[in-house]
Amino acid sequence: MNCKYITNTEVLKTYLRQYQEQDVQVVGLDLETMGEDPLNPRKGGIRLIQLSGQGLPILIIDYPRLNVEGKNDLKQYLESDVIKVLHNAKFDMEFLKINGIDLKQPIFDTLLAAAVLKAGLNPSLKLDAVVKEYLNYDLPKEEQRSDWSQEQLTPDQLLYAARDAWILLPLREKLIQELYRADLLEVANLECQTLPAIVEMELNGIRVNVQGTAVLEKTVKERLRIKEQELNAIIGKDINVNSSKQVKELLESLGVEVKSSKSEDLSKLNDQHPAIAPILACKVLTKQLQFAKKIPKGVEPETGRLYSQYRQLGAITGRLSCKEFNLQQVPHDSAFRELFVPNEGDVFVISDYSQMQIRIAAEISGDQTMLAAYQQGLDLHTLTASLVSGVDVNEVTKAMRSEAKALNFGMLFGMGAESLITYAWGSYEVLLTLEQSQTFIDTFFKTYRGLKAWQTKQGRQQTSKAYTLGKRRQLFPGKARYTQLVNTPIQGTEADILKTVLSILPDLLAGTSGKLIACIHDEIVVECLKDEAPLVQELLKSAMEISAKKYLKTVPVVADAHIASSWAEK
DNA sequence: TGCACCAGCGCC
DNA sequence: AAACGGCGCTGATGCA
Repeated sequence: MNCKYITNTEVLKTYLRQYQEQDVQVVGLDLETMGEDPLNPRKGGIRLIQLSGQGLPILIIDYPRLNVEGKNDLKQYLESDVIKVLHNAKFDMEFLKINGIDLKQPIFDTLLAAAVLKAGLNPSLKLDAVVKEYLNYDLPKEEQRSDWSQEQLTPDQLLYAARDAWILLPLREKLIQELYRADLLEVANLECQTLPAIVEMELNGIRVNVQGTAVLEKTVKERLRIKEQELNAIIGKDINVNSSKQVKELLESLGVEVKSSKSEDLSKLNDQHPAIAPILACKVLTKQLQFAKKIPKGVEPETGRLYSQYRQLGAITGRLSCKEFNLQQVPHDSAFRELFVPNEGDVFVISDYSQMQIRIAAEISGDQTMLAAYQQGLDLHTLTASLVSGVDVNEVTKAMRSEAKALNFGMLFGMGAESLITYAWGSYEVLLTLEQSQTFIDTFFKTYRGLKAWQTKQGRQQTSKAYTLGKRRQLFPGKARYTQLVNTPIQGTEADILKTVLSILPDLLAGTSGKLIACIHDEIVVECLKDEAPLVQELLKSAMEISAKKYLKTVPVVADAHIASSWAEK
């Protein structure tokens, strides 16, 4: 390994010229970061930038020592159309972006490539593990957590830094071969093109009304105190409603047979004892209190914003997952959502798909009834309600539509009669008998025969893998469950579509004040200047509809975009 | 005391 | 023949 440790702009220029002149325009890129929190791009800084190129010395650039000109030369090079190869590019892109370097496509992320290949198997995606798997090479990692802020870096540190960049080019070669063999190049490409959007969302964060959270916490606490007293008055003692053990023991001592301490089970026993209602209320309130306390905790005082981390292949299906702070599980209740607000003078543009998973199911299965319904612009929940109850579409009541909604989603998940009862009650407060549930299911599949045929076919396959319409492959360790085989292609196609939107959105918004704020599976939140809201609304809506049309050829797609002064507004 | 697990529940 | 999809977070529980 031929390495150059570079601390000076003139030397950098010389080598950078070699890089710019190389025949194959591919560069391995890696960063070492430092500071009080070297893993947080808003708190840490860049210490080293390492570059590797075919047949060229590896450059280990001591970034803080470059002068403005050197930093600018580096920026020019990294923003050029050379293929940048990184492992976990999101991390490096965020540090670079904060330092004024906006990494552009083409980007090849070896972590995402490995994740696409192994989707569902959940292997370690750390660089050393991926290198071991695909190149059978042991990459030492001892220096990873060493102190990168000290004046003099040790030879071991420099060697470590160089090696991480050096390995990226052979690793990319190998991964491309594997992706090609598995017909996953397109999916890997989509993942890499989604990166800038993820970087934007993580760096932008979302503004929180912190005073509002304090008020909410106080009111929830007070309500909880009252309900706890009420419960105490009935049972003569304090219990912890979060302890399933205590709840079960208490109710049994009061002569109530309980299946579990779950709210959905307890609520069915409401008439059996007066303690049950306050227990349920306390459960709801403790959960609310949990959120009210949690939301302000992560808000960074310097910016008043809450930052999340997205995992781009967080789910086997290809969906994003979100953590620390998990925006994807904020209660839908406006008391919570109204705490998330745009800056002064800005608004949110919020857009989501209408019934996306059912539309995808229609497309994938080719079910004639579903297709015809969507082509006529019908609402499928209403149609299902009408078909299972035998009344006209115009006669469908709200309650009937709720039943049908549970039925539609339940059937996408591959549920049986028993589970549908639980699901309908837990999610839609629809109480079904076993007989009703079974009748609903029978009628459902008599109506949607094409969907049934597709599900049966999916369930019969023995290979333990599934594919989305975007050709994303989902592997299951061992034998796949029926429910996974019928659901993952649908959920995964939804992810393909959303990622397609994310891959084009940063460029579409580039000429506007629009900033990508959040993505919640079938919903995208953008913040922009009030004046530009109608433009951004149109951009977002059309980006979503165009992207979906790439996958859904026979089903029309609708994205509903609206302008809002908080996340709560519909 | 710390850790691993799980029950339960928020979202789509 | 039947089949309970995908996440992350909290607090309780049980064990070392």
